[in-house]
Amino acid sequence: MLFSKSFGYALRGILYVALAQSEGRRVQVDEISEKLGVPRHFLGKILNRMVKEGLLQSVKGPYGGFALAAATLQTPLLKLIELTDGLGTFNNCVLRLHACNAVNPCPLHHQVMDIKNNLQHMMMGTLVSDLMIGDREAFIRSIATEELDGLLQKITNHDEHDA
Amino acid sequence: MLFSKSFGYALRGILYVALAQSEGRRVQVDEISEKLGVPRHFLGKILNRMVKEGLLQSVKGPYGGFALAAATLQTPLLKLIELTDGLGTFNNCVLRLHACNAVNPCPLHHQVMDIKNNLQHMMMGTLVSDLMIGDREAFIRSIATEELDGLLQKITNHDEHDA
DNA sequence: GCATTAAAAGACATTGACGTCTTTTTTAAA
DNA sequence: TTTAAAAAAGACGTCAATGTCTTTTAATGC
Ligand code: FES
Ligand code: FES
Repeated sequence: MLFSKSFGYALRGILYVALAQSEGRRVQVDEISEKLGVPRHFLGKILNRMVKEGLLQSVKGPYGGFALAAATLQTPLLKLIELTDGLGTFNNCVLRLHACNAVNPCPLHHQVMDIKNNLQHMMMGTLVSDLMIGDREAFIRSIATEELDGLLQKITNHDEHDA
Repeated sequence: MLFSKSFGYALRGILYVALAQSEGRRVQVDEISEKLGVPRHFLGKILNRMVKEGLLQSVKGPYGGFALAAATLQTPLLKLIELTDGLGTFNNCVLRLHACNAVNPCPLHHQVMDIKNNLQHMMMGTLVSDLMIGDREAFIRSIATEELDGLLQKITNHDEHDA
């Protein structure tokens, strides 16, 4: 597993907020967790962290919820990784022996170096906005939990049948 | 973290056994764990697993210990990953949404696909024997825990001073 | 057989990732 | 000012990865 579940939740949450923003509205954790199939309170804490780090805005009280911050869409995914998983994947030796370095390389260093660098550069170069593609429905489905996704499809088919 | 600690222990353990083998001797878990700075019993269980899977041989009793099996040196690292971490890293979506596939891709799929494939192919193509390079001392140091490594250096320097 | 050695097995402990529930704080509307 | 809504905070729970300890099994030499 390249990234933690928390990273996945953070990214999907932010993308959902961005989608709602594009429709001109704020969203609550309840809606996000329900639509994406992600644990309510756990997601809350993660979004929380994002607010503290300036990647999201939040408003308490009625008509409150989460909204994008100024920098959100231009944020590289590496920043998200840093906030959720830390940078150990990129900075440490894959065998966890020490800080990764070519001077005192582990037996796997030369084999993984390029791959690790590619991953890091990709994550540096990819912005949140780069991931917002496709139409609304397809996009939501692409960030929803599989079972939920299947469920939504079934419901949709059922509705079509009824209609 | 690309791989688990268990994978690291497995690989380093096997490499140490291979090194001892090249000197014509068997090794006990005690020696391996001590020389590499790895937890004794935890390593034992992992080597155990390797024996069951045919990647190592073991002999109980006096003069016993671990030795290479016929296939050990020709084993691809992917096999080791499979035994320790499983293949989820390669087969599953990085966002853990479902099995990774291009038909129903997550927002990150296109960005990570090549990297995941590169990693998998490298692990398939790299054999245990490919990692056995350099002279004995340097090799041992390259698979030993950092602190232990530093400690050994200090002792060595101290000895030289004494001599 | 008996003592010794070392792996194998298994019970138990620790830690961090992940998840749930409750209480507190802040905000807006009536 | 009261009420309700929603985030924030924090206590608590669960589970898998990691690690320790003890007991059992098997092999060897005498
Ligand atoms: S030193 Fe191990 S990956 Fe670079
Ligand atoms: S579908 Fe997510 S990585 Fe391929």
